[in-house]
Amino acid sequence: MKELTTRQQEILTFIEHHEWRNGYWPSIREIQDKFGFKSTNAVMGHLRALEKKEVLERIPGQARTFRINRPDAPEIPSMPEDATEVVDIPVMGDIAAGYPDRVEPAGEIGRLQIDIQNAGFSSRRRTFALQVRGESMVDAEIYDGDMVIIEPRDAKDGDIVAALIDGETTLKRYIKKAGEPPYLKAENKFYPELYPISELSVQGVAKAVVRSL
Amino acid sequence: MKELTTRQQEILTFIEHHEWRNGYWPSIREIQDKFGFKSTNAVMGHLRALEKKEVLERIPGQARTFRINRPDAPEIPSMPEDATEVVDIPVMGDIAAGYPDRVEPAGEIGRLQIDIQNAGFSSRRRTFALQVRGESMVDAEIYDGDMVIIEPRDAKDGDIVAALIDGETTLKRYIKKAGEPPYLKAENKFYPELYPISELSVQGVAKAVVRSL
DNA sequence: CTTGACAATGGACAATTGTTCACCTATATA
DNA sequence: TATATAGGTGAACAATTGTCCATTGTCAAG
Repeated sequence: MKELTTRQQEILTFIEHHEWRNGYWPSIREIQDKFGFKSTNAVMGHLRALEKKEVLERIPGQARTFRINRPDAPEIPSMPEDATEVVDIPVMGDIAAGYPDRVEPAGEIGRLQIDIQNAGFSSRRRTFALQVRGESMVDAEIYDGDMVIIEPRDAKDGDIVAALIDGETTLKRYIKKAGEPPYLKAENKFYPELYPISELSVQGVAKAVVRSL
Repeated sequence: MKELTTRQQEILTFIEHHEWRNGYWPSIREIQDKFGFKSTNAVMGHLRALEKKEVLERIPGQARTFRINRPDAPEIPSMPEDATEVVDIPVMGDIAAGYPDRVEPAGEIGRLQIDIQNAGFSSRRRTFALQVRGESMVDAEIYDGDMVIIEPRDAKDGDIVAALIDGETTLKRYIKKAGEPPYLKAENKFYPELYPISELSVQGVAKAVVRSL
């Protein structure tokens, strides 16, 4: 998608914020006033540009009817005070050694907020999300690009875990049979990799998957 | 608060749901059309009553500017200028026939809150989640029990949509080739079902999948 | 130098949309 | 019986609002 110009971004932001604050969309003349334009057509030009770039939709001829489209993702959000039931978790592209005792902000590529009850999380304290790379878990229906919610705790046999292998965090199935040492297994029948592990390398257990379509 | 009459409740419900699924408020004449009134004044009377009972507010003279007061409903957290936009969306177990004209609160089985930017949603209010039943979308990596985030809007070729088939909401792939009527397709090679559709039966487009592990 | 984008002015016009007045029919209530 | 409230028709009017025309200027790319 094409980039927005500064002015176009300003207009778009105002429209969004106006709707947020007031509960309804602005009229063309309200936008005009906000920016001090002396003609409504200044606004029209920007709206046409925004429509052409497909970040915005309108119903021709109808008042205050906008629709905003943004697949892009800027800015790291902060948690609203009153959102009690919501987990606010960092999304890690990779988790460096030392986590969870020491968070590496460099690994954080975004934040994700999900309701605890519906996702079945027990604790919100050190939960984080991990963006999946590769196809090692496709047989568990987890695909490249998915975000996996991880809860740091001991793994049981059969859990999907985030584990540190060669300094990189990967997603694997944790297998622990009675009387045997535990190991990790990739869930992809074409690459049936097995990894021996030390307990310490397991970062946590996967609790949920989130995928944008 | 005074009780609403049946008619007033119907009007209020329509206004709310029009906004919810379209993203903007209805005009007086759109309300008139929906109820088959032969005069806009019929609507005006109801609006005055609703304003007097303080369930509704309007900006005099301005088009499509409503504000609805619902002490019972979960309030949308008011957003300071730079705060995060968290989506608060109903999770529907099923969306009964007749939706969106008539919401079935019974269909709501929970609520889900996800940060807009990280999930790529465009508008918070109209969005809802749908719990998947069955295996009709397994080839699109969507499985029984998953929650799918739906955004009501027109579908493009290739979109995964929530559609009304035989009074039940199902998830299907929307196919629309130039010069041909659109149809729906189940994404399961073992059940390659095809469905003809009317535009009206498409509830919205799937934007994300959330799965608890 | 020309071309195309972006940004904006100024004015006019037409469609959408809210508002109001007069009037009608019920139904319940004091 | 009066009288208020809810619900509605019909038509006209006015304000809001979207749209379009012609024009100006800047700036970067070809």
